[in-house]
Amino acid sequence: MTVTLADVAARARVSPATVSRVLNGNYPVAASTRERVLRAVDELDYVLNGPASALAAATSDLVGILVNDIADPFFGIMAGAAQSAIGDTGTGRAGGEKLAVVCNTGGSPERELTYLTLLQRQRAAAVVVTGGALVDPDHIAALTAKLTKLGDAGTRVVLCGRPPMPGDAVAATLAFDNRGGARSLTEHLLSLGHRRIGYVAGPVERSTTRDRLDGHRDAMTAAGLDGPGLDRLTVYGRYTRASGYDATRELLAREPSLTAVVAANDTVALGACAALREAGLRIPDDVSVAGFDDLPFSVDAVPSLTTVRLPLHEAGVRAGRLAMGADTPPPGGVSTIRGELMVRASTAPPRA
Amino acid sequence: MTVTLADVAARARVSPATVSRVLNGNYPVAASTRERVLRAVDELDYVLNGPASALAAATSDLVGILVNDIADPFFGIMAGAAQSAIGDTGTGRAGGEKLAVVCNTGGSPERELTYLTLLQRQRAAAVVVTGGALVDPDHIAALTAKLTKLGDAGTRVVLCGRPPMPGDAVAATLAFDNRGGARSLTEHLLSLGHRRIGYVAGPVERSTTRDRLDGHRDAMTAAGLDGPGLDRLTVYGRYTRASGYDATRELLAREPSLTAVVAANDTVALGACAALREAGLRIPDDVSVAGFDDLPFSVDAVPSLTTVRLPLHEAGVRAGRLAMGADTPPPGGVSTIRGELMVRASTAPPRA
DNA sequence: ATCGTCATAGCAAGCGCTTTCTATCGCTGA
DNA sequence: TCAGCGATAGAAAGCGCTTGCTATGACGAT
Repeated sequence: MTVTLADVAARARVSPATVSRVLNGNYPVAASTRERVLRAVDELDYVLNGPASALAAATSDLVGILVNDIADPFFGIMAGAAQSAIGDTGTGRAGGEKLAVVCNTGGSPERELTYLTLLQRQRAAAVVVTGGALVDPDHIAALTAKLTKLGDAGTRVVLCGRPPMPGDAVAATLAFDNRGGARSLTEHLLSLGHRRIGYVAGPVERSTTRDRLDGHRDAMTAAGLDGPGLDRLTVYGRYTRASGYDATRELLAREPSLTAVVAANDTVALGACAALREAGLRIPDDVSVAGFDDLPFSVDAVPSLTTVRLPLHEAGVRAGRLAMGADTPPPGGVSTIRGELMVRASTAPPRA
Repeated sequence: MTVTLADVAARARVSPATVSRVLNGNYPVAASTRERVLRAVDELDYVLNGPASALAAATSDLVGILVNDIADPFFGIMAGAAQSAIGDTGTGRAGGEKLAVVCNTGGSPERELTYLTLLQRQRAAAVVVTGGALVDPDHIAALTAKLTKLGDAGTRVVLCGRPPMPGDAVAATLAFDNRGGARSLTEHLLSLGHRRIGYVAGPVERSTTRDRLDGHRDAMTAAGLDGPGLDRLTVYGRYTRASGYDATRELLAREPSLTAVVAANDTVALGACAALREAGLRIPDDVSVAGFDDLPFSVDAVPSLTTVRLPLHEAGVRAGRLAMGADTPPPGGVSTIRGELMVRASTAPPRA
């Protein structure tokens, strides 16, 4: 049999109510009593029954963090940062800790909704949703409805690295300026003199893909390079190395004379590098390559990757603090986080 | 106000008990009644109160997965695999889903214990613990005690990628054969003709570090290369790229004529490559480099990394199924998973 | 016709905790 | 001296769900 509050109370010769109050520290308890109770807790090795507590108090200490792919450092870094921010915010008092957990949706909209329901079921204290949103209106509607319900039930909802949602269900949104970052990246390439620039995009249905591609096209258009050629030099894929490899081969087939490849993210860029190298092209001498995100491995790539640095760690921490209610939401509820262009060795002027 | 079981019961004109039974599907209910109930659930958009359910049933649908570092693909891959294995095992029936969540300990023993307590508090159905164990006997004792308590409380405990623990608290253990893998890696280098082999180890206090180092030394000793030189060519660090970089510089300073570097894992190997390259040494022409784990990026490194492939995904899936009770534990409760030597471009015979 | 049996459904007692309201005690101020 | 008050502690009523036990019919068997 497990130890209950009542057991502790009996041993400390106080009422269960008093034990509860000592544990929660939200009611005056005489120092001597408190000590007696804490000793009993210790001696009996008592562990609070979370479900019972959550039921009675109508709140829980669970905080969910939703990510698309836990094996991808992009999400891992944000989730880890958020999780430690949430842990650190704990008061240190016994029972004050939150259980920050990350849930892996695998990029599936259904699983996203399922996890949200599961968290709703647990009456989670807060939910941090990361990952590029889907463009699909149905899913947006379903997600909005779900988040609204969560919000109504008292769960604090924070969006991190994802565009704002319609309605006011969400406590705060931390959005990345994907479009702006992509634009400056392509501008960098243009300023080096590149004109035939291939673009390896992510999955069509994700807002991140669209935003980054839009930024790229903004720059191209501004340089007078719009037109049908733009579509021909864009290949969609997934956010994986393999996809980057395949797409780059396709790009090469379509336009053997391209001088630069912009990838949807760093992982994809790695695949692009592999494909180019395999085709006998040197980077950056023959073809320049650029990524996005500035994941840890990018600086170690050979050659080191030119990319746009997204402050993933900082964003995660902010999201975590927002979820805890430790920070006040930005005005308007939305904060746009800019990326920083990191010019490294994978980009250079095209060959004369 | 949120919708309760009673509300659903009222709308379906049945008793709360019947609604509960329909939802849990563990008691005969007439088809017509069931349908009426399900319709009411749908119409009212009812979501089960998890804590209440867990309290009454004395079980919860939470499954925790502990990892050292969520931003490290090594753990991300295992955790993701375990999580989806757990999700897929769900019956599909409403209410049958488990909430598989991953908790990031950051490698801290205290946080490990804290998370375990938090999960114990939630009366988690199962816990999967990954990550190299600490060598520290105190921590082992504390951890064993905690896991025993969890096991006693009905939580299924599974160890994944970590050595077995004393006692029988643990339902199943999936251990990696780090020692054997490391031995074959070093044997590979020896067979190429290398004799002055540097070793960049992980943190001293981790069993993984020790096991891999032991394997390396097994091979060295077998080749008659033991002795004090072995210590001089070993540098401890952390499992990070930066640590690999620093350690390799140190190694180079100690022994400029070394012909090969074995790293504690792939990430460290990347740092080692950077340091070697910076020192003007070419890989593998001047110095060979080898890693461990075979993380996804290793095949893309330039040159592609010779390493020992650990079936992280498979291990995660097995751990997840074991945690769900979907698989029977291996005989003796312990299964040792071998690594596979992947010989790639970063190793070659030393220069004559 | 009578009774056991099977299939369903309801009753009601908790599960272990939180929290409101009430009780007690030792003081202070008139 | 005594009402009044602040500081503590306890009693008890749930929180929303599960489940053992009981109740009710409908049937087939005797």
